[in-house]
Amino acid sequence: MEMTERKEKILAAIVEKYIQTGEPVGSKALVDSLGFSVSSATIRNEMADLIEMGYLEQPHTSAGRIPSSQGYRYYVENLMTTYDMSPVEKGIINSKLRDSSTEPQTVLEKAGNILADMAHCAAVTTTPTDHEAVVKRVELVPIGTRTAMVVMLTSSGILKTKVCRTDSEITIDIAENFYNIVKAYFIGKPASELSIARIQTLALSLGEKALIMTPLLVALADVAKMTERTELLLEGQTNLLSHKEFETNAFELMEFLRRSEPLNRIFSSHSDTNNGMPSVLIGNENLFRELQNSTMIFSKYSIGGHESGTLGIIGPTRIDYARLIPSIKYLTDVVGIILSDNMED
Amino acid sequence: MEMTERKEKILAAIVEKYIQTGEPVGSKALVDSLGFSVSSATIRNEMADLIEMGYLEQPHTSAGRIPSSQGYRYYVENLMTTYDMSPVEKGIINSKLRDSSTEPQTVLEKAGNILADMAHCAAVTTTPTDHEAVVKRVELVPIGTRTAMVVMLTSSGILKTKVCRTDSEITIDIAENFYNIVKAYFIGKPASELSIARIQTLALSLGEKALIMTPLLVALADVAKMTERTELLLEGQTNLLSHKEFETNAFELMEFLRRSEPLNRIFSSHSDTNNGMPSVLIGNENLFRELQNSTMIFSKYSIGGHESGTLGIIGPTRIDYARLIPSIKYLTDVVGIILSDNMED
DNA sequence: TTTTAGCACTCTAAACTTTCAAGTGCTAAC
DNA sequence: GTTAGCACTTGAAAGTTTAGAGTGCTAAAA
Repeated sequence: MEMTERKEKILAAIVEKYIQTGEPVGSKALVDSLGFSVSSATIRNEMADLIEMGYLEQPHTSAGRIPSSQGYRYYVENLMTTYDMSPVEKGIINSKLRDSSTEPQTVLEKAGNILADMAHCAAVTTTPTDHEAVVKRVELVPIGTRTAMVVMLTSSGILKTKVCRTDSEITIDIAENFYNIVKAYFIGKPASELSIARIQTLALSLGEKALIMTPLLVALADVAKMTERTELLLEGQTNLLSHKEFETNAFELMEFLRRSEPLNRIFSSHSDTNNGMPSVLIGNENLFRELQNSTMIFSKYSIGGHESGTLGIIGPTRIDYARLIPSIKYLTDVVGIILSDNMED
Repeated sequence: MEMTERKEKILAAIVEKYIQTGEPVGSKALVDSLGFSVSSATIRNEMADLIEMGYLEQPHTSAGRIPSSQGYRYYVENLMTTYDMSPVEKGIINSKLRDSSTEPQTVLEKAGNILADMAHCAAVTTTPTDHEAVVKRVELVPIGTRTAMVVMLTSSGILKTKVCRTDSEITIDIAENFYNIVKAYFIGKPASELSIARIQTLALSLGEKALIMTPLLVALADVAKMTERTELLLEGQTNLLSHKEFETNAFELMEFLRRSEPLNRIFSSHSDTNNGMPSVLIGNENLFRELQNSTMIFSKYSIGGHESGTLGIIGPTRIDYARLIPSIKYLTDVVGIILSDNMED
C-alpha cells in the first residue's frame, strides 16, 4: 500500500490532535474539527489502511486511533511544519543564559532548566569534553603551609581544581620541582597521559623528593581525570510525574536517568549524524527497555568548532515535536556560542 | 485520663507493628503476635482510651488503629529503645565517606546517598556555613592573558573559586594592586563586607585603574558571596515514590523539596535545641502544609566546634525511628569529623 | 471505482451492587 | 476490672449494569 496525500493529511491531523489532547482520535472528531470534505466512513477506511501500514495503533477496537512510533517518525520527517521561537522568546532565553556565571556547569544547568520548563519534561545536559584536548596550563596555588590547590586548564577551555594535602611543608623548591615535571612531561599532551600508573613510575625517579611530591602528582592525575570525565546534569525530573503515560513506571524511568552510562552511550552513538539538527528517538526506536515509551530529543553543542556536549529532553512520545525540535536546536546553538566566547583568551 | 504502664506497652506495640507492616493494627492481631496476657476486648478498651487521649487514630470504624503524630511523638520520647548501628556497619560507612574526595560537597553527597539508601527516603544535606567566618586568604591565579581565577579561603575552611575575564591584559602591576586592596580592606574581615556596593565605592577611588580592576573586584565579591551561601543537596528523591502514603502527592512533595528556602528556614529554626541529638518533626508538627504527612529527622554537624550544616531525611511518618535517629546522629558526627580534619592547615 | 449512510457490534469507563472479612463497640456474665 | 459473645459497621474486591464512543461492514449512491 502506498502513501497518498490524503492519508498524509489524516496522519498529520491525528498526530497533532493526539499531541494536543492526549485522547485517542476518532473518525468523527477528525471530520468535525478539521475541514475534511469527506465523511467519517471514508476517514475510517483510510485510518484502517494507516493501521495496516503501521503508522497508527488502536488501544482497543472501540477506541480512536493513536500514532505509533513509526507514525510519529513519518510525521517528524515528512509532515510537520516546525515552529520557531519568536524573537522575543529567543531574546529572553539568551539573556537568561548570559546573565548567569560563565561556568559551563552553571550555563548548562540553566539551559536544562529552561528546556525542562518549556517541554514539561526531564532535561539532560552533558558537560563539555573534547578527546583531542591537551593540557594547556597547570598552576599550584598555595592554600596553607601544607595544602595547595592544583588547577588545570585544557586547550578546550575546561578548568578544574582540586585541593591536595601533604605531610610536610610545600616549599618554593617543591613547587618549582612540580612545575618542572609538569612542563617537561605533561603540558601540550592529552590529559589521558596523566594516569596514576604514569605518576607512579615518575615518582620512582624522584628519589628522596618522592615522598612529598607524590600527593601533588596524585592530585594532578585526579584533576586530569576530572577534565576528561563527562558529567551529566539532570533537570526537571519531577515533570515526568505529571504525564499520565508514566503513571505506572515513573519510578523506573527516573532511576534509569540517574545512571549516567546508558545516557552517555546513547549520546555518543548519535554524534553529528544529522548535520547539526537534533536527533530524535521515538518510543521503540530506543534500545533501552526503560525508554520504550519515551521520546528523546537531543542535540550537540560545539565549542570552538568541536562537538563537545549534549543537551536534550526526555518525555513521553506524545510531545510537541514541531515546537521543541527547533527550540532545542536554538538552545544548543546559544550554549555553544556562550561557552565558546568563554574560552577566548 | 492518665497514662498507665499497660497503655504504654500497647501504644509501643502498635507503633512498632504499624511501622513494620503499614497496615492498621487490630486488637486481635496485637494479642496474637505479642505476648499480652489479656483478651482482645481489654485491648480494645485500652485502645479506645488511647484514641481519646489523642495517641491513636482510626482510619474508619471497622479498621484497626494507627498512631497519630502525637502517638509517634510519645513513642519517640518515652517508649522507644534505639538501635545503634553495628560496629561493622559503622566501619563500612566510615570508609565509604573517607575514601572519597575531601571536598565538602562530595562528602555530603555521599553521606546523603548513604542516608537515603538506609532510610528509603529522601536525604537532604546543607553545605557548611559559618557566620563568624572571615576571609583568610585570597589568590589571583593567571589563566590566560586576560583571564584569571579568584580563589578565596575562609577561616572555616570553605574554599571557592571563580573565573573572571577582563578587557585588557592583567599585568603584574594590576595583580599587585589587587592584592594590596584585598590585604588592606578584606583579609580578616567577614566575607559579607565584600558586597557589590562596597566594591563600587572602592572602585571610585582607583582613578584610571578602575576600568581594569572592576571585573576582578566584582569576581571577588561574587566569590565572597559564594562562601556565604548555603547550598542544599538532595539525594534519593525517587525513593519517595515507593511509599504508598505519597502516592497522590509525591509530585507536590518533591517540588517542595526543590525550593531550598523553606528547608533552610526549618533547619535554622532548630539549631542546637537538642544538645546534639537529632531533631524530629512528625506529621502535623511540621508547619508547612506540604510536609503535614511526612516526618523529618535531621541533625547538625560541627566543624571545629561550630555548628556548620545539616544532614537529614524526609519520609513518611511511618518510619523506623528507633534505627534511623541513632544512624543520623552517627553520620553527622562522622561528617563533622571528616570535614574538621580537612580544615587543618 | 470511490464515497457514504446506516446499523449492528465491540469495548471501556463509570456507576452500582454484592460479598467477604476484619474489626469494632456494647452487654452481660465472670 | 476482665472477658466471651454477638450484632453491627465499613471498605476492598469482585461482579454487574449501563451509557457512550467508535468501529467495521454492507449496500446503495455518486
